[in-house]
Amino acid sequence: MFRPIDSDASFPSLEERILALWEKDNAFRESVSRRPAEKSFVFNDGPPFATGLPHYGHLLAGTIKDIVPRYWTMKGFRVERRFGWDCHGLPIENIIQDQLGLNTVRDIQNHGVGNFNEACRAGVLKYTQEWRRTVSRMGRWVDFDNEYKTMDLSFMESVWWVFKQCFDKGLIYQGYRIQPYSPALATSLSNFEVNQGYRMRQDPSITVSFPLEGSDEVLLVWTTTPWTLPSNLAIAIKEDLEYTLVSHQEKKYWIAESRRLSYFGENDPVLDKVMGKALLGRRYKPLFEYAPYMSERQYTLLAADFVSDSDGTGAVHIAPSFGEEDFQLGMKESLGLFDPLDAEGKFTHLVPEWTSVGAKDADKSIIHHLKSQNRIFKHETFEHSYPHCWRTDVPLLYRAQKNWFLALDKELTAVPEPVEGPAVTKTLKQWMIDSNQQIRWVPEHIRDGRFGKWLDGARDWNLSRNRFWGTCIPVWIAEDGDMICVGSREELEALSGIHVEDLHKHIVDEIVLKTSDKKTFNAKGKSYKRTPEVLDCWFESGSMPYAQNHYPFENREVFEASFPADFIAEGLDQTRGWFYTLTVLSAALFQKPAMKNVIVNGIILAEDGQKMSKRLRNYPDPNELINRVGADAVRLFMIDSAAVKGEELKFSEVGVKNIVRAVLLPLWNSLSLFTTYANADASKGQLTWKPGQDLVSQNELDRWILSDLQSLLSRVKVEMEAYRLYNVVPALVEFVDDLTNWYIRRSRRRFWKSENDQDKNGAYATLYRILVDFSKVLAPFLPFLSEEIYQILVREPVSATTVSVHHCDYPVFDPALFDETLNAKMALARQAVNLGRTLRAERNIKNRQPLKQLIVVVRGEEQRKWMVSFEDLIRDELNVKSVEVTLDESSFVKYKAKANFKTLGSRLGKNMKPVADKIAQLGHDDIQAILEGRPLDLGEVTLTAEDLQVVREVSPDLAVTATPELTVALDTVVDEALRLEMLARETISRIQNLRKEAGLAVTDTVSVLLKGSTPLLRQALEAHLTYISAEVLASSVRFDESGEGAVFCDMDVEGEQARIYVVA
RNA sequence: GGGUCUGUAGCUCAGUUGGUUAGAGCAUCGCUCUGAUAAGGCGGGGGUCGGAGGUUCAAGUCCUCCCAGGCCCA
Repeated sequence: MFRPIDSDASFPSLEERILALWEKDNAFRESVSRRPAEKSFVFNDGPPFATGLPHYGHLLAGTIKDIVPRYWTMKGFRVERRFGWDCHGLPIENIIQDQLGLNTVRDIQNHGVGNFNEACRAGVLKYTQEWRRTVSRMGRWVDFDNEYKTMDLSFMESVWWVFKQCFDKGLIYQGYRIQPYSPALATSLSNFEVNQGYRMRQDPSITVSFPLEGSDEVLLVWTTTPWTLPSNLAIAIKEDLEYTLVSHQEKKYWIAESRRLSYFGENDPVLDKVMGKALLGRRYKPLFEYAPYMSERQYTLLAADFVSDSDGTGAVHIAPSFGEEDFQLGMKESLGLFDPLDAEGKFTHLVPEWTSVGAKDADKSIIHHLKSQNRIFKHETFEHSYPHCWRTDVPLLYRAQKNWFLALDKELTAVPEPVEGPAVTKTLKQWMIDSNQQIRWVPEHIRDGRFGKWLDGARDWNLSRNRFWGTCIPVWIAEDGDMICVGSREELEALSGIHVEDLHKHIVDEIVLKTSDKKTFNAKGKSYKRTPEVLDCWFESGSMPYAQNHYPFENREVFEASFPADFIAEGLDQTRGWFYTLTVLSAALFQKPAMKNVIVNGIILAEDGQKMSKRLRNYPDPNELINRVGADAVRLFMIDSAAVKGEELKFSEVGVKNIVRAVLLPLWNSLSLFTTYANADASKGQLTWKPGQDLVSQNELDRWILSDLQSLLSRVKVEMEAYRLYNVVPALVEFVDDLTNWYIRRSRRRFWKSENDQDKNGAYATLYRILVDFSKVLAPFLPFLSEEIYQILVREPVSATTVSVHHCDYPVFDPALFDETLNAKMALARQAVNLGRTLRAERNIKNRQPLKQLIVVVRGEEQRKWMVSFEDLIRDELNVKSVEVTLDESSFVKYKAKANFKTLGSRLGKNMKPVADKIAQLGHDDIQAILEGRPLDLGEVTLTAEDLQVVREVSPDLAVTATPELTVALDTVVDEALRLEMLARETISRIQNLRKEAGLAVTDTVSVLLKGSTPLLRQALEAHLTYISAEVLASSVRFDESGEGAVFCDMDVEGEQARIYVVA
């Protein structure tokens, strides 16, 4: 009837089988297409770089990206899942540069940009097959065949459209920003590259004197970059810092007072002291005269807050082209820029003395020159950490570079969502901030914390990269600076007459636009050449919602119905990455958020709390681990952790194995129990119930487990709809525990009993239903094991038309099966059993020793009825002859009381403490009186029952224990009849062990021989012979001093001995 | 340096609007049970709740400062 289960489960090989089955059934595609197209749940997948192999971080995000879509699919939604690849940018360019031995930008140009780009195109998808294998092996259902790539023509064309939208709204401008620049590579570097290159180096530290005009005074200025001095345009001082005029060797020097003694002696006379404010605006004599005259304020003293007196002189040399603070001040004061360096960081003819000398290389010679002019006051060397080019090891320059920016302070007008209303005008940044408020973040604090704060402080986005392999900035510029932004291939063709099938740099840079009228595209006017930069590849991933659909060139309805997305999930590091760029672009284009729900996962650390490191080998290889313990276990381990709410996870293989032990094995064994007994009973014709047949059992255990399942269903629904995955797994684990350690354990005999009765059918029907429904609940989390259960229980025996558990509807809460009272009853019964076990353990009375009586004291009439209905269960579970349920506990406990601070605290205030002490002193009778409804006046307050927390004190002489809900007393006297029964049970246990040892099946019949029994043991066995025979399936139990059997053991229980043989 | 998150048992983590024995799982030790289970049950040991102040009748929980770690940004 059911496929026999191998109880030695190998989950990895089971998973491989399921993968093949899914492949054969085309199960993933089916799961999508069988749901209605008009009822969609939109998931957007962030594109990874395929330049490396997937690691645990990807597996975690991938699991989240699988569970949520699977859940909503089972809830009846169509959830398309397209994989995507990030193809452009530095990661692949660097790899190709290494492969081709190209160090510098010039090398690449000499090699040919076309050749270089084609090499990138050919190499970027190198690891996609490995990705596909690992992602699929993890059980993730995602569409690889229909994947999007950021280098696709359609994708790139949509990116152009996005850019042009921004351009037309006036968001795009060209401007300068200080960037780290590698003179050897002739390019600016990303932060990531800069961070790789910090090393200690020695630099000059010089103090230069600047004579102030109209006086015989000089100002001392400290700098560590002499090469920037030819570009000096101003000097910054601090308004509220005190400056001192010192006389030294017949000259007068201005210096910050707090720095005076670092430069001058105590005895050098102080001539004057003023606040910086008094010096502002004074002109000084420049060191060099290379810079053109650009501003009134050139070569004057300016105020700046960034000036500090922690080192130097309290006066800072300003070269706006060569430093972030210099640049900011230069902008504010309109100083202009003066950059006399060429692309390779060498001085141009603008600085004749050092033309063709590299900037840093010129330091020495510049110092020498200044010394000869008598302008160096002090010359030292100092050592500091400084960024170097990660490829060439040359020190980097901080240098103003012309870039393309997206302005965040530009105003946009739109009708805000979600409320309908009049159009409003806000800056782009404000639209971003407001749309962030509409996003549900998990964990919640990201919204106003990390992400919200980042938005508040966001600066204009630098969109351009002076690189090669990327989407080109689609702006063509004429000689006179006039610009044309091109938003499609069609436009490009109209403007140039050239039709292209590729939008990469080496193609479109060849295209020159000629027109005098941008509207008519009259080809007789100026000629426009494309600006050379490519786009930041984050612009492309941020354009993904539009570009994956080739919007607006195709799929207009598809896009409009699927924006904003319902759900995305990525790691915490994407706050500044994808989350941000999605938000910027959707606010720029549509003044909306790009997504409604986001799960942010934390980073995964190795078990030792350190970063996972290939070098340290402090973590197991993902593929190897999956093949050893299975993907289901790895998935559940990761989801059952704070990593699904942005916190870090220490990955431990022990943790994964715990999941196997706590969830997978018990579940598998439940299945095994069910199929084994169902098959056995079916073949004996003792089972009238058939799989698929609905049968409502009136048995209380059955009704309880079904009701318990309903609780689980409502709990899972609440958590899944709030995207709190981390709360789901604990609920699942609890249910597994309820199912295996209570329902099945308590129901065991019902399957085992050989009579064919209604109750047995009810038990099978119930367990079947539980296993089938629970497998559906588990399906998003454990896609493999749940599928196997479904195949065995439903598809194979019932030949269901629904071939996969993942095609089923997710089980919904059924109020008809939910019985809150029953759940409370069962909880109370379990508590009584637990207390009974505690008493046995305390008194060291083993469970096989039957006892006479258990007294259960409950706190109310309703509870008494509940408990009475469970008398049989408790008797059996605790091995007692009778259970008495009563409301009177006076003979077992004495009352003590503690104050209920919750009710008394607000009433009493400062009197709380003394009253609490008085309450602790109350005697048994007082408390009983209050409990019986007679309030006690303490003076400060009148106590009623609700003001007390009753504590039950138990005499150590009695086998009694108590909780607020129950008091339980155990009669521990063992008389001879009880002792005989214990011996019988001990014997049964020995025989069962021998059966196992002999490798017998549960249904095999045996005969039992006993040799050398002591008289009491013999008496015990004879008294309970029928019972023993039934328990161990013995056709005969004989006392035979001569016989022998295949397996035997010697038994000795408290001096009662025998040798037991079991014969098959 | 700034922002943010985290800090509770040996380990991994819960801990409601502040309310009085601070919990669970794992690990460990002892006992126990077992014909579905590689398991299960009961108990013991193990805590300056990162530290210091403050608010309050009452703080793991609220406030301030500090310390340590992670991430992001400088």
